[in-house]
Amino acid sequence: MGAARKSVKRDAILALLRDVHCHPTAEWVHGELRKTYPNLSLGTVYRNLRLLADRGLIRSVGVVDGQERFDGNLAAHGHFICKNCGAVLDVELPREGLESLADGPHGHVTGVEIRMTGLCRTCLDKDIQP
Amino acid sequence: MGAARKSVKRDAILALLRDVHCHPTAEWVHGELRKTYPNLSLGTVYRNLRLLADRGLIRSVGVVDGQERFDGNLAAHGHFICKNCGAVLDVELPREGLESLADGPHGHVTGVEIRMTGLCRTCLDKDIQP
DNA sequence: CCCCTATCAGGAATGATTCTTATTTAAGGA
DNA sequence: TCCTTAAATAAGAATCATTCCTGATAGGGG
Repeated sequence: MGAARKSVKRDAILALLRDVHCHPTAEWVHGELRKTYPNLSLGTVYRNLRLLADRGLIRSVGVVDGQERFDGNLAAHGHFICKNCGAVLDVELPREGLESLADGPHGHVTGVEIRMTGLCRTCLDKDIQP
Repeated sequence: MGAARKSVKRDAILALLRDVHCHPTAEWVHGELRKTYPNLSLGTVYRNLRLLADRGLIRSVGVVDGQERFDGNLAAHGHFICKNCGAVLDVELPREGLESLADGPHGHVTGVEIRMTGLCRTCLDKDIQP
């Protein structure tokens, strides 16, 4: 028993997450992979995104505008989230201080997520800052 | 026109968030304040939590187990979220390095949120680490 | 070749959040 | 104090991302 079986769909989802530079939603992944697998169901995408995230092969960026965003890039980095358009951008993090966050007195830390919110450059150019 | 009107319910919600040490959901706030205001509606809680967060009087910790968590403590601190029981704990942050995160090349940063995930001490004592 | 189990599609169900509507209430001026 | 107006509210309906359920299919070990 034990480990999961090989799964074409799951491998495709993981490969897509790794290839892509953005931070997709389940629905986006579904729409994208439907081009290759026309009968891919949305439920399968949700199930596998959850499964991959639980295994640590991808990670969740959190919920933005009501939809969960995922990231196939496991390297240490933070995220900038635009409050106006919902864009998610990668942010380089200084090496310093990161290790100091990695373990606390509260329990066993497995992940550190740093997210910044604000207005992205594109929205700054269009809108008056709300 | 102009600024918002005084609101007994909203003031109560803000006061509760400030008094409490935990990181409540809308539903918890509703249940708690219903003891004082039996006809407080859940919609009112949602609307005012959103409004208070938009004004920066409280802040959102993000969605944990499908429900948004709020925080009345505006002082700079991070959060530790237990993957097992969903507990949210405050985490002291080192002053160093925080300012270096405060502004990036991606736009105008208004907030920095640092969240750590893992297993809290209570769950570590009970469960084998999954 | 036969089970056992994982995967999958399709569709129904769930549940947090938001929206709508009618009603109430606060605040400022007459 | 009374009136006017717009914000605030309650109640319940509506939305919509996510999960759950069911039946079907297929892979791998024995």
